[in-house]
Amino acid sequence: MPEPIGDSRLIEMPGHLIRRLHQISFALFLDQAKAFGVTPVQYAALVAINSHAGIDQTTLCNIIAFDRTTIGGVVGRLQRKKLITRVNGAHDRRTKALRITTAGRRLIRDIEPAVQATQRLILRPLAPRQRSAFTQMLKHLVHLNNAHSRAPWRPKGVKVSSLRGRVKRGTRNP
Amino acid sequence: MPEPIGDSRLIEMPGHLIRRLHQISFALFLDQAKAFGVTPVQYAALVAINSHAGIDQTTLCNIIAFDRTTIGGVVGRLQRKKLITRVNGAHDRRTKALRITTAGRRLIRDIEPAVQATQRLILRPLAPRQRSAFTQMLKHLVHLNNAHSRAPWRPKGVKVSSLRGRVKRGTRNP
DNA sequence: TGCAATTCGTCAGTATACTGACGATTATCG
DNA sequence: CGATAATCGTCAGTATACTGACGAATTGCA
Repeated sequence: MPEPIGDSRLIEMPGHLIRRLHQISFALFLDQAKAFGVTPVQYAALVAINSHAGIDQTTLCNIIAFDRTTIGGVVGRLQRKKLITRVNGAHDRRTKALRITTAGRRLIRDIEPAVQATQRLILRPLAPRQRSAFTQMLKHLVHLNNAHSRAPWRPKGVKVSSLRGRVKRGTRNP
Repeated sequence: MPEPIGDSRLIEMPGHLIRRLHQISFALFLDQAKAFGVTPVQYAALVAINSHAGIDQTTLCNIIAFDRTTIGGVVGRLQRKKLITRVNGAHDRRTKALRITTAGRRLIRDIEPAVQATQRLILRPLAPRQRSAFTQMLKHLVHLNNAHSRAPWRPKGVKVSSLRGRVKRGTRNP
């Protein structure tokens, strides 16, 4: 019979530490970028929209690994702040075409130092040589575990149907 | 004038990668533990309550670095599933005393293989020697950045008033 | 070409996380 | 002891994330 788990072992588990680091990273971004009134998620969406004029919401999700049902609220808030426009797609009338505005481009330019400072603050506790090693391992973990979230990164043109049945996920609490 | 940021640089930022790894880690837990109907957060709370019989909600938050306004819902759901009991505190009538039930203890025991499997799956893309290095760096980052979230870990007995003014945080979107 | 399969955006429902605030209660100190 | 400060749990409001499902539109195939 194994020893029942105690909280000292719990708080050293990768899953628990990742949850906490996510909270810290999010809070550091809000703090550094508080003058701009956007969240890390909104910033990521804005950058991707800037790089792909006229992109639709689902393709945007595939680029930055968002969930399809979450993105609606995110781009809605960006639209409310007049950082992007959202119009019905010309070719495919199911889609919405997203475009950055002048104010959005200005925000991306002006917020850049705060974004860079946030990344530095996240990694600051590590020795300089460990920082890039850690980031490389993060990339590796995210890339190789890609399929294990509802919002996997997908290269352009990959259809959902071709991925079906590859990954099974559990359900939420009933 | 610096080059405006593109999405290729964005998706290599530690903050973005940490968000994705958090989502992956959460999804892996739900998948591995789907037979038990608890989330990683509920599991962490249950383990801490098991280790500290009669603990109050705020102390629980300090141990597992939860937010005080979030824990109410978490323990409410644990109570609804009959995994813990929640009664008014005997000494301090402001508090609620949390205790694990027999069903809760059984769940902690039975879910253990799934929890261990989740941790292995998270780190599986790394070479064996890199796994402990990554976990050590996670611990370092979380420990040293502790004060930068609303829910910092606090050793027993440290009062909020003694921390006041140490960290300033930004506000949410208006 | 016409119909079935697929995809897009969205909805209701649930869970986590945080801001700012509040009443109730307890601790502290003059 | 009594006034003030601090703490506990909670509330309303907002944001992110996911499940399962849906109508509208498009695609693919017989």
